[in-house]
Amino acid sequence: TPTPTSNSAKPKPITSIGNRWSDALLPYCKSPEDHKDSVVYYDDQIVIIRDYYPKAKHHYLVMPRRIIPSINDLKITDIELLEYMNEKSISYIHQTLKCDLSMFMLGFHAIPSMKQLHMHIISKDFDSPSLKKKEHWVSFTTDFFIPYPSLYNNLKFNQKIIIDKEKYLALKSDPIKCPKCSNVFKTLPSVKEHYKSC
DNA sequence: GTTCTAGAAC
DNA sequence: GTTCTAGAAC
Repeated sequence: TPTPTSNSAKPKPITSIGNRWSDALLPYCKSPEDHKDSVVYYDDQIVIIRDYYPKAKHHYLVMPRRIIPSINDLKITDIELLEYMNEKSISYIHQTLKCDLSMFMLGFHAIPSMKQLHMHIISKDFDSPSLKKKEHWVSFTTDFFIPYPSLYNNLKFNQKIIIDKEKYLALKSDPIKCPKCSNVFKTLPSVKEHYKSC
């Protein structure tokens, strides 16, 4: 049996503290001018980018320029920033996309994966090859998706965001449902195909 | 967040 | 045999 040689070592793993993938949105906020391929709008307060793995035909992320790690870090003093994010999103849909607001959802994931507060602007077709896991479906078609007005009212009423994490985690083990007719499906491809004509 | 892939489900 | 899901990734 040949003995291992010095060049048989495995590739060096990523060992830095924290998960670098979860920081991937930060550069867009820090220097939007350097990412004009993804950035579709920016000003002093916010950035709007195309989602790199769109879960529908139209999918954008709206983020503050200032670092706010997640919805759980929102303060009551951020209420005007939220209003601004909503206003600019609606303007983008109307003026740039020239689409009807009713074909979109604006909102936040109850338990986001990526750092930096981001509001989704997503069309309701959910027709995209990047939507490939049950978790994706759940995150946009159930209460896991918190519409802008709900998050706004949560912050305004409670002076901070209050999230029942257990409730949202439990959604992942519910059966796959069509959000229009509530019929249950066994697989993700089957519900996606059904949804197109429901 | 995604990729990869083993093995379950069909 | 092929489709599909779900968990590890150091």
